[in-house]
Amino acid sequence: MNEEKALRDRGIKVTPQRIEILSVLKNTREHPGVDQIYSQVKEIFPAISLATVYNTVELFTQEGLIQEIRLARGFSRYDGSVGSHPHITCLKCGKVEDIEELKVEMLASSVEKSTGYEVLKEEIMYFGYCHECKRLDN
Amino acid sequence: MNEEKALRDRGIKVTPQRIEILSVLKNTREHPGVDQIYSQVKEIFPAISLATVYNTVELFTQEGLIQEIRLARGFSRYDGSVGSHPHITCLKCGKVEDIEELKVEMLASSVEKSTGYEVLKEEIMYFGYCHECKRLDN
DNA sequence: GTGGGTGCAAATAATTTGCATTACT
DNA sequence: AGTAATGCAAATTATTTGCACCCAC
Repeated sequence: MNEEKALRDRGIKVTPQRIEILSVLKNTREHPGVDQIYSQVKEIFPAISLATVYNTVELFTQEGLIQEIRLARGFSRYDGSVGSHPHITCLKCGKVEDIEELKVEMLASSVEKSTGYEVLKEEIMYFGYCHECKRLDN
Repeated sequence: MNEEKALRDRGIKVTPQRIEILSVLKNTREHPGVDQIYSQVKEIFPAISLATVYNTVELFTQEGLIQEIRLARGFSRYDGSVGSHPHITCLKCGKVEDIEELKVEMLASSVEKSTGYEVLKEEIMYFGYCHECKRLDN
């Protein structure tokens, strides 16, 4: 869509690789990791390097274009939807899903009041077994 | 106190290193990382190795004796208080605190209902600036 | 034209693992 | 005695960085 505009609006230099990485993230609900982004972008830019993907998702995260979801130690995934919302991940199949239904807006201000912190960011993550994986026993 | 009993009750082999590591975690509110646990235990067992600390906190986490708090990529801290409760960390000084006041028990069951997952674990983490660090401008 | 981005390979850093030795039950 | 834990050092793995070349502005 307008990934190029999103970059230009923030004064980020526009490159085809960046447009493609942003596009991948904006057009999936899969919450891909760096490897998955890399594989997908590679189909269009076979020469792209993993380092570029790492650098780019880091830049986009700083700029608030995407958000990082930190799963188990040593593995992050990325979400093109940037509003703060909880996530849930299946401990068996590894899938990550958004939880739209859970309203948590009021929690942050309650936290500010009770802790005296200025709150900038929240991460609400649930871990369990998804419907599919529950069915297959365990 | 009764760290030895806590280990024995779970059928975990009791060693002085394990008692000491558990004791460190049960007697602080600092949410120390592996390095901090290592330094502190080293005062009593100068020969202890980092690997032992890593292995032990992993074991204790599995056994539910402590809980892991995953901060930025590549850094975990540990909490001797094992009930599920939110945490808040200061982006400037790195301190981690418990948020006792925030009641989140009802959220998990609401998540189970809306997602169809069987929820086993939750992580609720806030990031911001603590009272101290806010005062020093920036 | 110039500064910043990309691709490559080497470097980093937290964590883990293999193995010989030592300690718990 | 037998099994499992410890300490050490080497291995692992996600991520990062240095650098030469190329591209967007």
